[in-house]
Amino acid sequence: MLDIKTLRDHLEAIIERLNRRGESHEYLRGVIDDDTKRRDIIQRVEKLKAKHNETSRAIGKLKREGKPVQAVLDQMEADKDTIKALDEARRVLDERIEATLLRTPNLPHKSVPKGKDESDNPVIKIAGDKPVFDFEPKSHWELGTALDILDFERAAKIAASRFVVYKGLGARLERALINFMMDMHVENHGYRETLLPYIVNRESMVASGQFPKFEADAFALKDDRELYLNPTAEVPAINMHRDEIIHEADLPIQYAAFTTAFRQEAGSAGRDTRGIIRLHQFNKVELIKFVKPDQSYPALEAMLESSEAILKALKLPYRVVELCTADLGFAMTKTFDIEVWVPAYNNYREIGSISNAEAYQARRANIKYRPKDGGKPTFVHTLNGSGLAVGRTVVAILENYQQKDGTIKIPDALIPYMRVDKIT
RNA sequence: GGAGGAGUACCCAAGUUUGGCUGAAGGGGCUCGCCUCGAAAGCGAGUAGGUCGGGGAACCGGCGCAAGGGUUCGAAUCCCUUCUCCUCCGCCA
Repeated sequence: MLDIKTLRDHLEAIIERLNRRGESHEYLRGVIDDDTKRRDIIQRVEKLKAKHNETSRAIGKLKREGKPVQAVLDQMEADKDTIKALDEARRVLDERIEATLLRTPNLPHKSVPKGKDESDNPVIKIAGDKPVFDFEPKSHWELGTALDILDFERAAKIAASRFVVYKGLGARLERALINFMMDMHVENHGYRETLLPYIVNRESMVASGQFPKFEADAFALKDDRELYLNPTAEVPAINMHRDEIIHEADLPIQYAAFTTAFRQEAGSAGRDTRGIIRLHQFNKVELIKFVKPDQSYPALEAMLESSEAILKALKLPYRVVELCTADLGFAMTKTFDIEVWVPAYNNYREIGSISNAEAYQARRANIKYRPKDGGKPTFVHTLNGSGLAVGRTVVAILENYQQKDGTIKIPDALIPYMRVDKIT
């Protein structure tokens, strides 16, 4: 959420910056109008309340002294109704302002390139060598089906389309990757291992920025507590510290979290219908940081390196792009996507996304830290990144490590976890 | 599922029986000093509190004691609803 005071003071600049995302944010002028009315009402009603409180205290005093109070009581009736009416008017304005701000995205960082769609995302790094095949490489769904490690038909029977059953060494590969990634981040990169609930409540979804705008993407449980399946570990992880004031000495807080993520993929009905690139359920190792504001950009760089380290260790070719203003996520100021080479697409595909939300989520979730020098509690900055999407890493391994005979070589770094060196 | 108990500021914890002078005692914490090679402990001094509105600031005021409603001139304290945690019983991976 944007800070209303900042919005008040820099309305034009903020609208201009938000408009780089490609949608109009002129409606924010209405928020400022409401805010002006709201503050006017606050001043009036608070004056009345102050008077009312003062009179009440006087009554207490009179009673203690044994003096009559009836005359004073009669005077107070009139103001009560005015106070009630003003409070109600304020409540309406508060709600309207909040509803609008909750649907307003984060301000892109100054450095984010302006663009019209994802084709404008600049490539900032290319790493690793693409495999050279002396045969026609197969897609991961062809390989996986032939090796009987991926089973789409049975998954559809059990659940629906866009699910998969992993079998045999395919299932083990998924599990090996989860362990490999978690170990790397916990042992080498200083993250604390967490295992989080896969079900989250509405407040959590609002705080991290999924709701109210993207409700259609979530799986809602049929339960009167308004619960949802976890769409990304970012949601439960950020909400670990909702409504908390953190000691400065405890920052930065860094969590690594493996979760299974569930998404409706509401806006992607016809895309990536084959294979395991886009499923309703997928596994992901996520990195989350809570940092002091002046640390968030260095922390973003470090997080990107931690994610890249996985691909480097697995010797998978990838590139890093920076998301332009049009492609930038709702809650984020700046995002790097890591894209892995996928031979079947003859292209790079997203395998991870590393973002800084600055104070946007912290403000929604009310997460602050208390500065050691005695300053006011201040919103932390939050970051989150994939480290990495596990299913898409399986795709990359199957396709990049495929052999002419249809078997899959296991990357050296993963052999201790797989305990075999190939999938046959 | 049944029966009890409890939620007070960054943390712990008084206050709830008897509604008012309670922004809410007291600790811890935090800051500084002494001590020490340095630290810890100990001792001494100091500090404040969350949030919103007004103000350049000092400061003034509103809200606020799990959340939401109610009674009252006045609620941490009385009433109602909800949530969470703890204990015991039952059931269960």
